[in-house]
Amino acid sequence: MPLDRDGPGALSRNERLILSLIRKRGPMPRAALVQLMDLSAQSITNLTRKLMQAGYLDAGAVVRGKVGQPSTPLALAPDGALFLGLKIGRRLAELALVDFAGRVRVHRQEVHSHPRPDRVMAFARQGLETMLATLSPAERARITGLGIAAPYRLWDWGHEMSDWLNLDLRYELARGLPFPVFLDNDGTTACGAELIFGRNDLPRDFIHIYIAHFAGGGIVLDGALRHGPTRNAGALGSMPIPSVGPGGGQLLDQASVSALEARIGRSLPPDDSGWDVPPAVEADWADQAGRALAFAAMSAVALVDLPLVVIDGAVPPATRARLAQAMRDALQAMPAAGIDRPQVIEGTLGRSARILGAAGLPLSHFFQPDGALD
Amino acid sequence: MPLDRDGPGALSRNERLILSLIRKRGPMPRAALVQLMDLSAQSITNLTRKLMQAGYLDAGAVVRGKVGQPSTPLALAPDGALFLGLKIGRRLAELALVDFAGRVRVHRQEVHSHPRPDRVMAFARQGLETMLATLSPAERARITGLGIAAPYRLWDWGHEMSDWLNLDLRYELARGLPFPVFLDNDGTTACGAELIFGRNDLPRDFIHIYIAHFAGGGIVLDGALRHGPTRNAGALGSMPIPSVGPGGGQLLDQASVSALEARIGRSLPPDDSGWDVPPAVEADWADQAGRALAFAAMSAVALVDLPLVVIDGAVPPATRARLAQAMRDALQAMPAAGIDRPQVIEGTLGRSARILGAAGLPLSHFFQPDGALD
DNA sequence: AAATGCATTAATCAACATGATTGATTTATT
DNA sequence: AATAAATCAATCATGTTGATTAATGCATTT
Repeated sequence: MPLDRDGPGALSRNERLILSLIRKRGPMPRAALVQLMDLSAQSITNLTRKLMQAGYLDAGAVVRGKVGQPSTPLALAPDGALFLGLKIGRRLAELALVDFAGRVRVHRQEVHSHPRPDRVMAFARQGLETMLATLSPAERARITGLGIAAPYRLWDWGHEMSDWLNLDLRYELARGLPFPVFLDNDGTTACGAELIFGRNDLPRDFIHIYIAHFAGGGIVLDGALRHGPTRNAGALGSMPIPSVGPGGGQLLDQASVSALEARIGRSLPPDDSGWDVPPAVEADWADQAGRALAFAAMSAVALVDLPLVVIDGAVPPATRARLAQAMRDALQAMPAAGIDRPQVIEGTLGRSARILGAAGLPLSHFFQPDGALD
Repeated sequence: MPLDRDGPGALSRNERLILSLIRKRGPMPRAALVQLMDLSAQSITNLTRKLMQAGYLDAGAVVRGKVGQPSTPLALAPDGALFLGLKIGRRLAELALVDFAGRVRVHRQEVHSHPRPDRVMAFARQGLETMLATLSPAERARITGLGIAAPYRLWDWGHEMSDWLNLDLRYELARGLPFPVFLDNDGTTACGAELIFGRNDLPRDFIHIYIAHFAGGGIVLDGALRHGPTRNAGALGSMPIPSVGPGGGQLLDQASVSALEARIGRSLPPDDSGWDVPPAVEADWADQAGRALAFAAMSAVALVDLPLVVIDGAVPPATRARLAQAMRDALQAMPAAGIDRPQVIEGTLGRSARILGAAGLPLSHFFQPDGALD
């Protein structure tokens, strides 16, 4: 198993590209890979042989019925690698074990009024211990890393979060763990999850907006998730917005669940079941949020030229649909001289996007091609 | 000479990287290249030998005086390749021949009240013919391409520009020319010029704002100039801006020479000599423009995470400095929760940025590494 | 209806090309 | 003698090409 992207056992760029193509488009025969990648059939033979021997690919049943030699589709081996994800949210801490095919094998969570370092660390440590104990030694050896999804600067949320300031979360959790630990903004992980596990018809360039307690996002350029020099790319919540009506001058003041909670005067539960917002209030909020989101989206289009906005969030599907529609309506009112208005679609992962994306961090590090031509 | 980036005679990625490093940081010995690139000394020996034989590099005088074997710095061979640039502006058409070291060998220009296809085409064709006639056959063979810098959708400027709608500028000029022709937004070429020929201390990520009759820009991410799927990245002039005071809701309505001309009620000449704007008017304009630019810059920082804004334009240096300072002041007033305010510096190329960038298009295509690790 | 030939497609074998590597060696200097 | 620059010789990694094998559907012949 790969210990570093360079070390022994590490996969080459083209090997990672093969895996990502099969992950995105499903099982396919070697001949399809020859078409999609710019490689000879011989190279595909060599690369897939190595990937099968390493346990990352399985040969499926041969497909007959067409002219020519029957083809043998290659699929991801679900046990090829295992990934751990930890998500720290405003109300919920989550821990998950995800397999190579993207399925969640184990999931546990804990509700809190607000996240505290000692409680979250204890939840993570105990959860990890329990999960690892249920795995066979062979499975444990297949774990390639732990990814953490957390908002930037937790200590900026308020004085009750100040304990986070002096905690190096990544370092503390990495101590004693036999695999690497990754940390990223939760909005960026949600975007990465859509890129790795989500719908397979996404273009090479898009922004992903994630509406949770706060508003975050991610951006994909030339097929690759952008992190930026300070790993703060996709900080859509911090985008400046003309402030009309209640709320301040940044996106998260207008387009977030916390803005909605401010309108109804109480907090909403961390799942869809207790989402009881008066329709009129939700509609007003969606209108305001949609205008703010449309403004941010047009800025993004002008700046980096992209055709699509994906919107998702920790909200019920109906609310997400309402936000998307409000955004489409608001886009029509935006000035667009010199640029094209983007298409708006909904994400597919909803509340699971961030935890899936957390587990996707080690996956991405070891198994995704960087600047993808897919 | 390379006819295509793949064809015979084309340079490999590492060969292009060597040339770009020497272009950016000046002549250096092979040992310095070993340090900067992630290659062995042997590989550098092989690659530089090939580049010297191909006429792209010259060995300088050996440097003695230090411990160890003296080093021989390698410099760009000025005659290694020649590039043509054509810039079409609101008041000025320009044509230039630029050598491999970035020096302008020949330059000619023509003023017009507004650009007309037949006049510009005639200027370009006659100019090219004259220039080519003065070159020796060996020099002509070294021309690798023609780059055109023009605003997007010229026909959107007004009804007198409608003739441009049905003209495929690139195709028309390419007919009969024995080298490829490239076309890009003039704001993007100005950014590319700064990247290729400009100051050598630029970071891997920045936006470049270019204030001319209209406002344009370019964006560099991970060391590479971004074009985007519709080649419209860096369309900063189209960014939405909260409209305060006179002007509309996009950046170019507030931060452009045309906005300044609207204030003084007449048009300004295409050179610094006749720039006679009343100081109070210019200060007001710079304040408004600075606020609009600061807004756009903070959007960019939140979206893609970058530390620097370069501002340049077809304006006198003093005016450019005033704009930069107005922008710095306005940035302090922007909300910045969750992100860092970018640094603002002035560009180095001024009015020559766009024509240099035009000639830089073929240079970039054949001689720059794509996703640069520099 | 069964047998045959053949185009078609998938996949591999064997030899080779390219671009890099490593370890030993040469050169010129303080 | 130590140091730094540069090269030589052998080798490795990754991909290529051209020939070859394999398994099938389809059209034609028997």
